[in-house]
Amino acid sequence: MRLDNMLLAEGVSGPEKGGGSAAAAAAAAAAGGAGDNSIEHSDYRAKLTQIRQIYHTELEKYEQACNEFTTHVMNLLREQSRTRPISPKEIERMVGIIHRKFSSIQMQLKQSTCEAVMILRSRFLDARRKRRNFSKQATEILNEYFYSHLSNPYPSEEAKEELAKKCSITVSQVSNWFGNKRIRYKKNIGKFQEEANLYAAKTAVTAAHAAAAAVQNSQTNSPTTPNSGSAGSFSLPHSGDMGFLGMQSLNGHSYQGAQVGANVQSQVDTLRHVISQTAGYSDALRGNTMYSPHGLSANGGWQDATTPSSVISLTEGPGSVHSDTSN
DNA sequence: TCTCATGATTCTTT
DNA sequence: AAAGAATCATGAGA
Repeated sequence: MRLDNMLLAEGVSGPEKGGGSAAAAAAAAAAGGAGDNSIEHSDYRAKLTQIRQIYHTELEKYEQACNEFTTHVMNLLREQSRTRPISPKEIERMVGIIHRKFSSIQMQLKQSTCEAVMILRSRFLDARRKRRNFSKQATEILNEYFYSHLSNPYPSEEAKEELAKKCSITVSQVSNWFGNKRIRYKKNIGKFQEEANLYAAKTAVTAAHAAAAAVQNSQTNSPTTPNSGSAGSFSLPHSGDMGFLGMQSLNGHSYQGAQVGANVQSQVDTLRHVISQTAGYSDALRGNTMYSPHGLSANGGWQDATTPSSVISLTEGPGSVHSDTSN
């Protein structure tokens, strides 16, 4: 049932010719979001049509074979009925068995077709192929958040949603961005130092304004200059427990082959062949979990000792211990 | 066209 | 399941 729905949605199992390709086009457009480059899509459509044709041909063959076999068995039974009594129930049972057998084969055909479509999609509609840099404004907003939460740069689900809205991107893009940012920042703090200072200063000014507006009265105690230089508040996984530095056994990535029950004779092979010809991702046929945009969320520990030494904390003191900036 | 930046995906670790 | 790490693929500037 699920397979049926999917094939229908992909325009594979829809009505023949004409309507079918329209459905395929719709599927392509839907999958690609804003279909801007029609070249790739037309290519995609062509391949999809190819798959679709094979699917229909094979399906027809199966149906025909099923009918032929049924009549054959019926004839046999009829012949036997001359020598022994055969109840209509028995005939019915036989027909049922045959149909079940054939439908299970059809099932496998459908499954293989689904796999083929998935691979095709992953090949042609891979988002990486259409990567666009975020707008400057969006990057600004994200950076602002990141550097003002440097001690714990793990936005909550709500925060992500808000950021996503502000930046006109999706929540998972926000998650990706933070994932990338954290790792890249950690890897090379020096490189980001300047950026960190910039944004820290920015947020400091904002915070100062906000504070000034809120407090109003107390003008007496001048809050020690928010960020004197080093903005990076969190410490690297330095020395101590070697962190990510060591331990990296070089294991050739071994794709464990989880054969996806697709040994349905040559029909399936034909489909595979089409894919291997068109996409060249034959490997992907083996692992069938594909394209699951896992959204990241929640917070873990940015560093084990999450000393909440807020980035621009107004408290002076030994908060910024190691500011070993090279300048 | 070379190189670096960057968004996305995949695999590994926790 | 989420975060980290590695990697891929493209964008963009030199």
